[in-house]
Amino acid sequence: MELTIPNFDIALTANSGQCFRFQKIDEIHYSIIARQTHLMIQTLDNDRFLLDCDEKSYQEIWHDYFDMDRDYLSIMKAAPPDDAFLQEALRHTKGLRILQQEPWECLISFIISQRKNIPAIKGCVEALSRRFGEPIGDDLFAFPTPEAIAASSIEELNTCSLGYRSNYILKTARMVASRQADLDDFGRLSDPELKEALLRFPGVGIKVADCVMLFAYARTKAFPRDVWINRVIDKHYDGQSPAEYLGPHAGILQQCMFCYIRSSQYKNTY
DNA sequence: GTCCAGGGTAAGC
DNA sequence: GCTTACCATGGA
Repeated sequence: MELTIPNFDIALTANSGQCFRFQKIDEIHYSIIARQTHLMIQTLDNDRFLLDCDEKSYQEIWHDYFDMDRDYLSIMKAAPPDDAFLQEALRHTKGLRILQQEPWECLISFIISQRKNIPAIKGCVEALSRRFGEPIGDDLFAFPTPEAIAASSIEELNTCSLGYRSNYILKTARMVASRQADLDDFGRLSDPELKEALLRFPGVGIKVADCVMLFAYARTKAFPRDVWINRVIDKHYDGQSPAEYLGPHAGILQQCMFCYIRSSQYKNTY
């Protein structure tokens, strides 16, 4: 089906380090696997795209995944106008969207992310999917269920280059598979309650919890601080986190700054 | 070969 | 409460 997606830079979003199974095929085709489903997107022009799914699948999965109900233009307009670095970041990251990922996959992906770069994280997520996930097409595998990982072992998980994270992932999977923790119920919690609940998983600290809140539960105030954002805070905010003054969409603005400081366009002049 | 990566944990203070 | 050593692995 054909679809207009306003404010969507597909390359920028796919490489923004928020999701790890959004892959470039060629100049106009991108492949996504999410919620046990594969999607191919073809770029038609600036904001028009061709999705190889039907209306039902779009409404059930991809409408929310692409965060279609959010008005990004008004969020950018509401950003503090006198913040020179932020405004520069926003100019260079037009079209960046925050995807609404599945909590379980997002949780495991960001437990993996600690002390790894983005290509390495992608490799681990892909290896996990191939090893434990259900086949969903031609050489395509869904992200494994909590039950599939809970039924595995440290030794099997170690074949996915997870290092010391294998133990965290196995324990977390057992907590979810046993219903000791219900990730769907987490959606009803307030921001502080959700953060506290996420911090109970082994391998989840403040930063990973913030990533899951922002990228899976649409808590746009969550402001993940990784090594790159800490550099931004040191260089441009005098060591003080701007999270509070950036307001209810601080997390979205954070993602723009993250992408900008990592880009070749960043000149370190502000 | 060296440095770094979307950090977390536990021990020590 | 705040430091610090340590944790496995692969990419650059």
